[in-house]
Amino acid sequence: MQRPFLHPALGDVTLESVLYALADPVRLSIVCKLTSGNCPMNCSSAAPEKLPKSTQSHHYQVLREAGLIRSERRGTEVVNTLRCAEINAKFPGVIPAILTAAVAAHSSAVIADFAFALHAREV
Amino acid sequence: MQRPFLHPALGDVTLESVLYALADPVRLSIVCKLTSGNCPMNCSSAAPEKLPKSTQSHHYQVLREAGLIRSERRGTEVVNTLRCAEINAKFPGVIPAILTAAVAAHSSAVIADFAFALHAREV
DNA sequence: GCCTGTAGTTCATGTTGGCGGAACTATTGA
DNA sequence: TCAATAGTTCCGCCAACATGAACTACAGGC
Repeated sequence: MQRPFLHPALGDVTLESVLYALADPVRLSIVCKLTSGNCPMNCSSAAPEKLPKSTQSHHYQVLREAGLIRSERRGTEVVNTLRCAEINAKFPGVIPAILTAAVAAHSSAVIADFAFALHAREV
Repeated sequence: MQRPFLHPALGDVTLESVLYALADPVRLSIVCKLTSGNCPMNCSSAAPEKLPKSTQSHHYQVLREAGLIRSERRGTEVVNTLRCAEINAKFPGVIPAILTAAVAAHSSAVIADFAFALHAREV
């Protein structure tokens, strides 16, 4: 856990990598959860239950390298925050449209309350 | 070339598969080209040059199975049309936002004139 | 300090999936 | 009938993904 996290600069974030990161149901649910959570969350609480830790770690790495989340170490934990505002500045409307569609498509309880968060705040 | 093309019903189209299909730069450029072309195009004219035919065929298959395009045989050719209207009905705003971002991101000549088409017509 | 628990990462491995060359099919036109 | 055109299918190679096992790092109690 020594080596620092690498976050791409906004200029290096590509639309393709963002779409690729969100094309996986696990990663999409993580992003939805982070959005609805409204505050930084550690890895295991934002990921689906029963997912092996190594797989979680892999998914967070993909999200991080795509520029979608920012990760920081807090003691033994890693807290993750969305970089929605930045991404939205570069690709206007893409993230909100995808997350709204995700909410509509899967009406799971987990994602459901995200709808309120989406309309309450600007994503 | 005997077997018919399989197009998923709108109900079977998932957000993940749409995002996955658009996460590839080749497929994204094909969709942009089809949008700017404004009319059905055969496979080779919508795909980037110098791409092996087998790879083209693969990419069209992915787009077709994701529900993004509809393919029909016309003699020796296969003409492809976008299913944007249908997808947009199911996932409102997703496709326009992605295509707009794609145009802004890559300002290639090929995709450039898509911007006019986008604003001239409703996507 | 030392042990234990917690939170993630890294490594190694089996499995899956994409790319592309070669061969094939179907249609058109001479 | 022959050649050209437009794609598809088959197959091998390589890269990527998921996951179990081992490891690292920090926090708290003794």
